[in-house]
Amino acid sequence: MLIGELAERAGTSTRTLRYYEAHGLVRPRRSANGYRVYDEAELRVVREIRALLDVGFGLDDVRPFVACLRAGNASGDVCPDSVLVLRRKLAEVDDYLDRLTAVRQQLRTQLTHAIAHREETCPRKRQSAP
Amino acid sequence: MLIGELAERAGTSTRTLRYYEAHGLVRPRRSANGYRVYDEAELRVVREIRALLDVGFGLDDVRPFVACLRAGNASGDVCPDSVLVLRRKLAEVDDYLDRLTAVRQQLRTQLTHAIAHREETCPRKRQSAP
DNA sequence: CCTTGCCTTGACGCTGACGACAAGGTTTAG
DNA sequence: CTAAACCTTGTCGTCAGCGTCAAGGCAAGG
Repeated sequence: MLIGELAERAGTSTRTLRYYEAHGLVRPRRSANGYRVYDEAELRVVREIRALLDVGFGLDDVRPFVACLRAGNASGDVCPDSVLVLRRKLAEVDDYLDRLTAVRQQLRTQLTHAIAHREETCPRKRQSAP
Repeated sequence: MLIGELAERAGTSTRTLRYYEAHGLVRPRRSANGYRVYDEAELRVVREIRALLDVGFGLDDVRPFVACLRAGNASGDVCPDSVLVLRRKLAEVDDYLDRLTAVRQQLRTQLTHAIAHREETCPRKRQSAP
């Protein structure tokens, strides 16, 4: 399988696959003419990467999952390193949820205040800006 | 008040103030020697900007609040344009909260699964990477 | 005069995950 | 012979909000 086919099957771009390779996440063989050649297993790897990135992981966070898959496991999350990352990410998400919730509360308060003390003086729309 | 003093009083840097000015958020006068001169009101403006950025607003979102303050209002959020932004931001935050909550749920599920099917095969630590 | 400490503009760096080109090699089909 | 459709490496651009020099002007004190 060449890079174009893998890209299409994984629902991504060739640029992306080369980027992953540059960061050590994917390791294709090379054919005689220098083309990248991937085997079927890489498709699952790339899909794992994409799924994790979509969830908000960084490339570094993804590495243990790829290694786990490549070690022959059915899914990438059953290895100790992956579990560590999962725990850490869960904690990060929890933190972020807390902060976002606080922000939401502040926004609601501010909205209430703003509507109560509505428009004392209003700025006029400017027509152009140099 | 010169830029250094304002920066210190607002708890930020001169670079930041020049950046805000470049984006039309702050408008100092100039003294004879070309130095930026700010009056007391700008301190409140800068603090408003900082507060909103901290909450996750972008510079563009902040503009209406600055205009509102500059129009003579006690707080920057009482003008119609500010209220529009507040509503939009609140909606954005709600959206984000939903997605983050979904992600959190997925992480928990994945963790549970991972711990159940623990370590069938484990990748060995690599010692170096070229 | 010289140093210190302000100030000025200008321009590059950073983070992350790529998109978008450029300039060229390879293979296949017509 | 040539066009089409792959592939290669390399480099710059993107978004945001600044940090961090660089090179120099201005004001005041010893």
